[in-house]
Amino acid sequence: MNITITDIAEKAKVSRMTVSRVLSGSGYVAKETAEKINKIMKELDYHPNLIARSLSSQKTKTIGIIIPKTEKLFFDNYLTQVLSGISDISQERDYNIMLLPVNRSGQQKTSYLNLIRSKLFDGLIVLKAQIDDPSINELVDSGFPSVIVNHRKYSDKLNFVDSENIKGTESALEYLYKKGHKKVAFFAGSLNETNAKDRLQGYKNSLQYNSDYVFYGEFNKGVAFKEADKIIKLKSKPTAIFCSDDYMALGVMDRLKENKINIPDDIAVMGFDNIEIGEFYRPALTTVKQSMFEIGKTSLEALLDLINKQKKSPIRIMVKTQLVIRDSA
Amino acid sequence: MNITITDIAEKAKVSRMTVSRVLSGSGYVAKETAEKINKIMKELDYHPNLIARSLSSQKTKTIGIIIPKTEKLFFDNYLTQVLSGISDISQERDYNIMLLPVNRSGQQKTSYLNLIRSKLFDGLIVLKAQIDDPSINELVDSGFPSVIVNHRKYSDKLNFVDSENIKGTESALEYLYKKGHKKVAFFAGSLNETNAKDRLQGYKNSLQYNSDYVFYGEFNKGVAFKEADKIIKLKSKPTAIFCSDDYMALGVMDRLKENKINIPDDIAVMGFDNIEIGEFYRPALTTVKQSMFEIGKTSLEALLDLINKQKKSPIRIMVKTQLVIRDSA
DNA sequence: CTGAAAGCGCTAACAG
DNA sequence: CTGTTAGCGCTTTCAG
Repeated sequence: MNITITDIAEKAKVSRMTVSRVLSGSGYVAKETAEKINKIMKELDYHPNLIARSLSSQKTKTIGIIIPKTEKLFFDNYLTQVLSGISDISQERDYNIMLLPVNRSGQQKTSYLNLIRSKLFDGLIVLKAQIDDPSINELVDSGFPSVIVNHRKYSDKLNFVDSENIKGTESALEYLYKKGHKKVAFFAGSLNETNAKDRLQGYKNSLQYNSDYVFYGEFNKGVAFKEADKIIKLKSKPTAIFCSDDYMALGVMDRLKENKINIPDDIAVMGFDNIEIGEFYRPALTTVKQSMFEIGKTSLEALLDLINKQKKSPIRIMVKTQLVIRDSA
Repeated sequence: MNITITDIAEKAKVSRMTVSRVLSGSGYVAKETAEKINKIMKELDYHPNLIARSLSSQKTKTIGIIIPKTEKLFFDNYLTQVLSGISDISQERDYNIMLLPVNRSGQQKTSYLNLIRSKLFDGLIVLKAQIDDPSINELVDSGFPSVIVNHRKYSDKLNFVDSENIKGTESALEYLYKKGHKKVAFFAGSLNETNAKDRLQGYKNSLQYNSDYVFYGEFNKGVAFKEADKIIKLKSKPTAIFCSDDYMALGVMDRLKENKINIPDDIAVMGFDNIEIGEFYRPALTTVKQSMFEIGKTSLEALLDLINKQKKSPIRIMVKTQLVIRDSA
């Protein structure tokens, strides 16, 4: 059998409550008693049963991270960086994190209520949320502590951390403009995410905006690779292509290279995100950096503030972006 | 208040036990009763409290993954790939995973006993374990279900999944030999990991083995970058450098390039692992691929077999490696 | 096929 | 400063 608080209490000839108090470090315990109890705990090599503690205290010190269910989860550099930030703070603040891959495709209503009711988590962070996902409203309405990452929506209680996608995109197009690119095609990402929409908005705000030059894709290299043809085959070719994320830019560049189109001389290419391989790809990718690592940190910090009632909903944080100029544009 | 099993039982006019039975799907329940209960659960939007369940059943359906505590956790492509494999299987088999960054440096004895006793996990997987880490013996002796990844040790009960590091390295050196490289420097990784030792053994087994050509580093790009000088400044220069992992190879190549040394013509460079950016780096990295994704999958599968008593300790699995020839050698 | 009793190990709230 | 009482929500075991 495992050693429990009762064993310690018996051996120390005190009540279990007293043991519990030294465990939590709160409440008054005589110094001598505490020392005796601590000694016995060490002797018996006691370690508390956290499940029991959670059941009783209604706190688990663990945060659930909701992510889309995909194979090869960690091959996504965006996720990976946000998670690194989250993990840094969780270590610092002594929380555990649990990844929760959730199937958001099929039309089976996903609901986060089961996660909330499971009592496994003190709070939830949602990554890669989709616009108008009803389960998000449900989550927000439940009042359960939660933060939505890279998702911008000004509802009453929704807490979010997002990048300045509009401004970031605008600055990219301005940069291209100054470089002499007046005809810039815009390759949109998955428009069921607010950041894809915002980036498109950034393009619409730019001097180069031309509705004929808007193409629709997904945040996905393979899809971009295929769809790139539509841009390449344009009669009036653009001199630059702005891609809504770096993976798309990579796909587009692969396709351009296959077609012996020189980057950036024939067509310049820009991305958004600043994923790791952008630096190593040839030509090295010019892009708009969003600090995914910072976003991860910020989102968990905000969530913990919420949980510990140091702040109230709605928390709304916008994180700056930054131009990273390399060789592709 | 939250809806509990008691609410359901009352409304259905049965005992809580009957509700519990339909919840678990085991034991006999009359079809009608079950239907009634199911209906009421839906009506009330009932979701079980998993903490309570775990306390009672002594099972949590979650696996702890022990990893070294570092900043920017997920920037390590090796970890990332192994974790992807683990996560794939966890989704398939309906288990949760929890990452447990553990500080293994300082001389404070780390112990996994607290993790075991916390009752939070049904099993543990250890990544990046160190040779002769006493806490590993403790873990193994405890009899708690566990699997150690990329760690080869034939003790009575230790379960491991490892790559064929010796053979892999041998084949790399054989390849270099055939390419005409008779003078090959070997750059060793962190020798407190069994796989670093094994790779060194592979070099020792090779035709090119020369103790003057062995250099010691860590599995770390920055360290390799600095240490590379020692190799570069050698009077009798090698024609190739075998690095014990890809990050080291990247560091070495950066340094060589700084010194205007042509890769592979002046000095060829090989790595081990096949991390993602190796393909995009210029010159593209020639390396020994270990299937980290597969290793992740295999290790969780083995652990679940252990937990569900489908297999017994010791489980010992060696995974094949494969030469990936690109441009750097 | 269903129920009663007991308990998993801990903490909150109150009393002293 | 310490103890008592009660209970978190579920499952196991045994009985019927």
